[in-house]
Formats: sequence, C-alpha cells, structure tokens
Amino acid sequence: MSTPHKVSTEQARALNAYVRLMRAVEFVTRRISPHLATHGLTWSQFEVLEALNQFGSLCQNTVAEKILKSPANITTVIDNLEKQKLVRRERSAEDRRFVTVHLTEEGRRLIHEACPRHIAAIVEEMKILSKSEQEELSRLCRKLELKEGK
Amino acid sequence: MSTPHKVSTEQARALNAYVRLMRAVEFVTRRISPHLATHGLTWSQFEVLEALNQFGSLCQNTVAEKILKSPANITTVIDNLEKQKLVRRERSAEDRRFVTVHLTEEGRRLIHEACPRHIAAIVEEMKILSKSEQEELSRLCRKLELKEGK
DNA sequence: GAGTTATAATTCGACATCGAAAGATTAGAT
DNA sequence: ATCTAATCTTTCGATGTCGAATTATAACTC
Repeated sequence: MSTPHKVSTEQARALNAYVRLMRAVEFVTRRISPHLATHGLTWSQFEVLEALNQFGSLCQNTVAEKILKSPANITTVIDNLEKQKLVRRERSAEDRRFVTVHLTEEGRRLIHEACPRHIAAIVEEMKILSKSEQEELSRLCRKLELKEGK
Repeated sequence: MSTPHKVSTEQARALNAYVRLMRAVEFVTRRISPHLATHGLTWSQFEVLEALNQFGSLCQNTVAEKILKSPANITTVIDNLEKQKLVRRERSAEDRRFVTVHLTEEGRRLIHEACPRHIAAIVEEMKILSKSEQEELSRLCRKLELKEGK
C-alpha cells in the first residue's frame, strides 16, 4: 500500500504498520496451513472442531461467534464436516429453532490428534519473537482489535 | 486457541500472541471493508486495481505476486474487473504466453477516487497506536513475515 | 388466541480461493 | 529441426465467504 498518492509522514507510518501487519498474517498463515491439510481439514473446519472441543457442544450461532464467521457460512462448513462424520447435528428439543452441534467420536479423535501439532506449528512460528516481543505484540494487537474510540 | 490441551507458559504466551494477531487483523479488516463496498469493489478487486495504479500495467503472474494470491485466482478476479470495464487484457506480442493487464480510464478514475478514502480508513484504524507503537508493530510483523530461520 | 416481533438456521447468488490438470507458447538441448 | 523442459494462463471442482431473502419456531402484546 505504499501508494503513489501523496501522504504525510504520519500517514506513511500508519500505512506501513498496516501493510506489515497484513503481510505477517498472510505469511504465517501460509506456513501453518499445510499442517491442517495433512488431516484433510480446511482452516474453517479446524476452527469449528477446535471450538467444539474446547467449549463442548454448541449451537450454530455460537460457533459463528467463536470463529468470527457469518451464520450462513457456518451452515456450509458444518455441512461438510457432517459429510465426513466428524460432527453431528441435533435439533434442540426445548427450542426447536436451535441446532446443537456435537463432535462425533471420530471428530474428537481427529481434533485430539491435530490440535497438538497445530499448536506446535504456531509456537514454532512465534518463537522468532522473544518473550517480551510476544507480549508487546499481544498488547498492540489487542488495542487494534478493541479500538473502542471509534 | 486457549485450548484444553496442556501447554507450558511459554507455549501459552506464543499462542496468545498468535490469537491476538489474527483477531486484530480480522477486526481491522472488518471495519475497513465497507469503504470498498461503496465503490462496488471487493477486497481483491481493489488490491488488483491498486497494484496496477502503483506499478503500471502488469502481467497476471506479477499481479498474483503483488497481492499474494494464486494465479488461478487472479484469472477470475480480472475476469470480474473486465466485466466492469475497469481493466483491459492484452496478449503480449513478444511472448504470447503473457497477458498484460491495463487499467482503463474508468478503472483509473475509480481507483483515484477510492484510494484516498481507503488510506484514510486505514490511518484512522492505526492511529489508535502511538508513533512508536506503530513502528514497533511494523518491526515485529516484519520479523514474523521473514522468519528466515525456519 | 390472533397478530406482531424476534431469533435460528437455511437457501440463494455472487465472488473468492486454491490445487491440479490442461492448453498454449517459448526456450534450451542435442 | 525436433524433442524436452519450463512458463503463463485458463479451466475445473471443491470449499469458503457474505448479504439478503426465506422458513421455522418462539415470545410478546393486546
């Protein structure tokens, strides 16, 4: 984004930080992703399984919140996970609008196998940063995420 | 990614930094994106137009490198831009394997209109961080991006 | 209890994304 | 000159992504 438009020094600094941020995520993601492919999982599928493993069975709306995706999207991801028999849908008895999603035994086995490797891959990526650098990165990113001043 | 798996303190710190990083990008992107929609552009379409505006006409392979996407993907994005008459394809005369992509007048006009707003939106997001924080973020992200030690 | 409003999930259409395979073209080797 | 390898683009199939409209259900109001 270092554009031909005239920008002040301050704007250039902000833009540079932004571009670096985007590129870092792009490259880190690219290096981590292959680990998931070996388990036959896409990124979103992994995130859904992980959320179910961590929080227990959830309704689809909650899954969407956890992995920061739209409900419409969750439907298709769950569809594909169900085809692979990694999760099971269950229409709630009390309120029939809700669909609760459960891990199957198969799904639980897979995520228990994939998760440690995934964590290891992430740690491997981040350890290029020192302890204090990791903490500083967390702090800065949290500020960007919240940005309530907006 | 704070998982139920046992992780050491060091792993937890690395994971936390990673999750913060991902979420920050997710939220910042979400807040910036609406600006593009007002110009009828998707994220990728904008990136392609911007690359052409910045570097001049490029062949598709180069566009793919600039915006960090696969060549297969570029084909469809350019297809959609061409439908809107924002870019023009031209088979290279010297080496007919290459397709050079040019901005049309329409495309140039649009990107000149959209770019400043986009930059403003980014600056608005990043200015929650101080000068030195922006610089530190750039430095940390650059380290993550390169990570040649791998 | 009938009508309104709210919420959960799905469907639909458009676009993005990638890997793999295919097609076209060039460059290099012999 | 011909064969081979490399390179650029496209096509194909699968998945993901979203907003908007739709369906099903529940809760609320009067």
